[in-house]
Amino acid sequence: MITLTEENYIKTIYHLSKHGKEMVSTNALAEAMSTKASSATDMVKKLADKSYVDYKKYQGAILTDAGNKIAINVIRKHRLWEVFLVDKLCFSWDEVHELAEQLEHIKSQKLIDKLDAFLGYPTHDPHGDPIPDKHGDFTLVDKIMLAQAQIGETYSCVGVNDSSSEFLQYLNNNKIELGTKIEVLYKEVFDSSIKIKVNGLEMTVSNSVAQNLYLQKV
Amino acid sequence: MITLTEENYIKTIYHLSKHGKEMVSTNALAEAMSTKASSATDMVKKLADKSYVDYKKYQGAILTDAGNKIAINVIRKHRLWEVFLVDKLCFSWDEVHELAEQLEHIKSQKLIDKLDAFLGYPTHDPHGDPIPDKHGDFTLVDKIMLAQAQIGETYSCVGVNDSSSEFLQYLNNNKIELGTKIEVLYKEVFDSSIKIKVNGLEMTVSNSVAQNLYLQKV
DNA sequence: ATATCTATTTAGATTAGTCTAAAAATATAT
DNA sequence: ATATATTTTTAGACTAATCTAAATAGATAT
Repeated sequence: MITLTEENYIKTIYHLSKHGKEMVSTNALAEAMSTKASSATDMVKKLADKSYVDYKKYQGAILTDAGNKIAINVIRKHRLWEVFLVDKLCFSWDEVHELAEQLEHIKSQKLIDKLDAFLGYPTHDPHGDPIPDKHGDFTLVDKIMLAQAQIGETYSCVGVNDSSSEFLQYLNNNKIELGTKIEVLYKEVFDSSIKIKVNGLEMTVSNSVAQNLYLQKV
Repeated sequence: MITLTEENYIKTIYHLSKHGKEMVSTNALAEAMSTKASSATDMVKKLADKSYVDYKKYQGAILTDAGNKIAINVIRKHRLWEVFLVDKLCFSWDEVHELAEQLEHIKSQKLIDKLDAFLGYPTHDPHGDPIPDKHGDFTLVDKIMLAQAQIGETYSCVGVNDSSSEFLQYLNNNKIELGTKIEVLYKEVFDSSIKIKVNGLEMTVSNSVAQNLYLQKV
């Protein structure tokens, strides 16, 4: 049996390793889990004992196929619950992450499959992230960060990197949501801020914003 | 902060004390929690420290107002999730108890109020039990057990005592659900079994069944 | 009223997850 | 290449919830 804490560590290793392909250091893991490196080391050893990660002392950990499967299933649950909260219970996209962190640990394959059907088999969550299907398959959108966008081009907003409520509320305040069209007007060399046109209005966004907003060419 | 385990003990004390009005012995509590008496003693002491129960050594424990409020809120969440699972996700009434045991611990007042609204403010769960409103208020139906029913009278099924999937599946197999009309024909003195007429068909139910089916006069 | 039985509590140990502080390995700098 | 700094691991301790086994309180029976 897998514990809630183990599940959270596995999910975090998955995210830190860029979809399970890179080694994750215990320090990075501890940082992401808001805990101490010694705790992360202990947990990584435990996960290695259970064959969810491959772990080499001083080198870091990487998910095994079994660990990857668990991570993807937790992510599937997280994102389906987010769709439920937004589409059915009328939460706004900046409120659902913390709630989904709780709901993602409910154990029942049948529940999640029925929820999937009830929601109409959605392919993306409210932040534009893809939802793995019941076999764990999903396609990553071919997206770029606003910071990498070309001047003069027009893009469509397809996702966010940071899904903190602070960032999402910033986007709300500026009427930017998934599907919003963004024209890139000018990049300031000094502070890497970017002037864009959104909904017919010109505005300037900081580099932090530009690093966290994903776009796709239209 | 209240832990998941504490919440479960409080809920069980509530049920064992008949809506919070009787002392509960540590042995009864341990039995209901599938644990040992020593564990129940430890937990009851801890709950007393936190002022969720009043506890006298060798006498048992009873919920305080604060404990009662927590119990009722957990029950509200449990029953609302059961309605969601049956009404929206098409689970049958015998499948939802274990799932609701998990979902009832999700912490968010806003979530449960929005779920309540989404479900249309239901007053009863799929087993006929009343759902406390957001102030904790609910009315107990004036119900009797089939075992106490009068011969010759016709009743309507309004609830179950045992909501195990075994018992609910027995009812499914015999086409008995909430609202089903039941005419009481004869009580056997020898084994306390009861002959009833349901959906035009006569059948005999054991005393165990008669002790777990709640009826109301029509 | 005393012995016996049962219910309850206490004492001490165990596990999961965490922590601090110290030790060891690796990386960096001169 | 050696010293220094950083990262990672180890050792030992702590808390929550549990257990077993022993001790104690209360109930029951003669």
